[in-house]
Amino acid sequence: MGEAADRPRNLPVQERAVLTRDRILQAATEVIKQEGVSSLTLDKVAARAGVSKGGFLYHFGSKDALIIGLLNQVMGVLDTELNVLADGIDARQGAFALAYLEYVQEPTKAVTDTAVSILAAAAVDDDLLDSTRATFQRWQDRLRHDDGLDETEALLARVVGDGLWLIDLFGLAPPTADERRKVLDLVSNLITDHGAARDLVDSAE
Amino acid sequence: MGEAADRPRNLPVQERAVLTRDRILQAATEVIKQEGVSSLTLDKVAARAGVSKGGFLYHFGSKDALIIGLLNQVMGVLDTELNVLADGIDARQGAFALAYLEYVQEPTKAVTDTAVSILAAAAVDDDLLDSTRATFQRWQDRLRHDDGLDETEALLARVVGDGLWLIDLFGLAPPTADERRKVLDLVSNLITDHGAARDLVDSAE
DNA sequence: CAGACTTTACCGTCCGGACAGACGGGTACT
DNA sequence: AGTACCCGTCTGTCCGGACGGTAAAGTCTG
Repeated sequence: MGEAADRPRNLPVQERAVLTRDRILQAATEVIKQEGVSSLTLDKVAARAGVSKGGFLYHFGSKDALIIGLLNQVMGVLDTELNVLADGIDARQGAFALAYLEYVQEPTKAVTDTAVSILAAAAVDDDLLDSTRATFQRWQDRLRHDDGLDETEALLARVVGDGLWLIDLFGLAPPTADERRKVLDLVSNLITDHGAARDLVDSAE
Repeated sequence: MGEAADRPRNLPVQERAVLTRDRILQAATEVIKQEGVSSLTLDKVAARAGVSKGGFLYHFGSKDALIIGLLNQVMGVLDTELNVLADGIDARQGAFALAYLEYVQEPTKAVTDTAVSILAAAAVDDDLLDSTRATFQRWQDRLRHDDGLDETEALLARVVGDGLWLIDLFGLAPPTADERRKVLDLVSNLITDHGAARDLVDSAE
């Protein structure tokens, strides 16, 4: 249901509306961060956003719509940050892969905090992750085809990046900053120094 | 609440009890697998396990206790399978790391399916992941200290393994079997061929 | 009988969503 | 200009029912 509740609305006239919508989004983020996903209720979010429950439901037709909105917001931020980073990297090849790795080194606070909402989404209903999956797919494609990298190397970068990110998210014995940096450097060098990776791969067959 | 509801109980006498407990665990697994985490309710699990709700609550004092039980079960299986694999690997060093990578290549169906319950746990309450975190910490320590590997290489193996695993869990644009094998081989070779990794690391400083 | 195990019956709460308007700026018509 | 009307936005209230958990009364076994 409610798949149309996402576009920024067609009205540049009234900007009250979009503001309220953002307030709700932020309120939801705060609730999740402070009280956990389990206490993410319509009432609580509405109250915190300074809006009535009805007002809330005007902007997000359902709780699922809210979660999708949350997810899209986070992924949007992540996507642009990644792109900015990639543009700033001066490399003939693998710029996006390097950006991926670099980002993981010090991810934006805002994103890592909010990203827990992914859990919420996944827990409620698997379908909610659809647009998130699409984003990852786009990254994956870009890494694989447009980054001038060997496919295996590209995938390695992604797996390492995602692995680190997800380990952090769940707090699954995350490595120290130093360890993390070393691993990231190792992979970066592997990617940059194309010959080394080739050798390794070749020696496998 | 209910933190004592986990130990296998002190009674080797009656085995009906432990059977029921296992039936409940399995019922819960099936419910999650078939209907998603959001419909994991006491009633449903109890019904499926062929037990009344009261009976259920005798074995698991609360829903949280059930989730923790689920988590412990999965992690237990995973832990032993990993150990078996590591024992079967003939390598002077890095046996556990290689086992880690090998396991990810073709994880046991039972585990990957059930492991989604991790999401449930995390979504409901962050604390429930505590024992899971402890397990990962043990693996991490073993990788770092007892596996005869360079620390960075060890961490790389873990990150890649976990990354792949978590990507699968969430279905975040998972790589094909072929791609996955290539990446895993790449990392395995990196670990086995100590010199190559060393060079890469050294060239970074 | 004792104690592990299981049932039946019940409760209070919480929560997502529906609904029936109110407010108020913009627009059209006179 | 003034009036009437529309519609986007938002309010407050209400409800149905699902859900987690309790309590007390059995039942079976040793």
